[in-house]
Amino acid sequence: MISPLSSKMIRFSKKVEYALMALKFISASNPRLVTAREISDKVNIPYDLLSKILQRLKSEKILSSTQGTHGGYLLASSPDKIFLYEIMRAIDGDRALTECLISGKEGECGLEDSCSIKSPVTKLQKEVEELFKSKTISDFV
Amino acid sequence: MISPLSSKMIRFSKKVEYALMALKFISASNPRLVTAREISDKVNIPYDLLSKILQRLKSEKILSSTQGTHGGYLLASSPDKIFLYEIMRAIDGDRALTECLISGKEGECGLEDSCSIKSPVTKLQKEVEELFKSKTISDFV
DNA sequence: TTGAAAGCGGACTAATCAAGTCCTATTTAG
DNA sequence: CTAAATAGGACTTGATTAGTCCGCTTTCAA
Repeated sequence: MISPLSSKMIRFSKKVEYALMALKFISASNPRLVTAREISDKVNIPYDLLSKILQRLKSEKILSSTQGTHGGYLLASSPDKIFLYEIMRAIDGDRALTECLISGKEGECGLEDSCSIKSPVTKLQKEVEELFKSKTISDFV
Repeated sequence: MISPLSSKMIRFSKKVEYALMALKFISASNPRLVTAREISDKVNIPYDLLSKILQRLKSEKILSSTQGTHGGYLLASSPDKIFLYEIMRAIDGDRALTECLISGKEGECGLEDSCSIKSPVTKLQKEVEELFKSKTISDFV
């Protein structure tokens, strides 16, 4: 929150952090409908930013929402069916250890064929993904 | 290299990418002394940047160097003893999934005790670290 | 039927950081 | 003593993240 000179790589974005905290809160409040305002207050996340995050999670079918006066959010499925990998993907988009491993962006490296580390990094990438696919919201309780 | 609008999180920094390529090159040239210039040319890495990286790897005892006219770099130990984790640490410094998991920066979050996800993220952090500790330069050949 | 409370969402700003550059030592072989 | 190499500080730039602002739509209830 205050954190000035942060560190490096292999980090959750703040958005993902916030998403995890919010999802945990929503999960814990189940089956009550929870508003962005409430989460923002209780968990101490900037309201506008949180709103965007929740909307994103909604549009990616991780949350369901109801609009209007007594609206709010609910988990769209049970906590043990919501995978960290999907959350990260929903919020930060496709990601990989290197640019060239993201599908659709393969041609942009310049090294490509001559790239000496592509194949081993691909393997590592898979392992990292597996790790994130193995975690669900219920692991964060 | 060209890569304009890149993606997100869970990425190697370019520096780490370059380090891996350079280390692989040096490893493959063993026991010949290799210069930064040669690596820069052959592997297509900006010379100045590469120099810094190699110097860093040297100061972290991953490489050994000799200065002067016929100077250059060598692996400081055998490829299977040089761990990815150490390389990343040498170049990007301490890193973790969240700010608050980096030792010495624990107090900067503002949530801290009330933080709802710290303990599960800590566990995940360990798993990621294990993954990076399990890889060595020899895996990148 | 209207106003307040909620979600929806685009556009913008500010701060941070990675990537890359530049410049000047220092070391050493020939 | 000069050229080729490592060593390393300081700086610039551009991209990306984090956060803000503003207006719209939906829904409920007085």
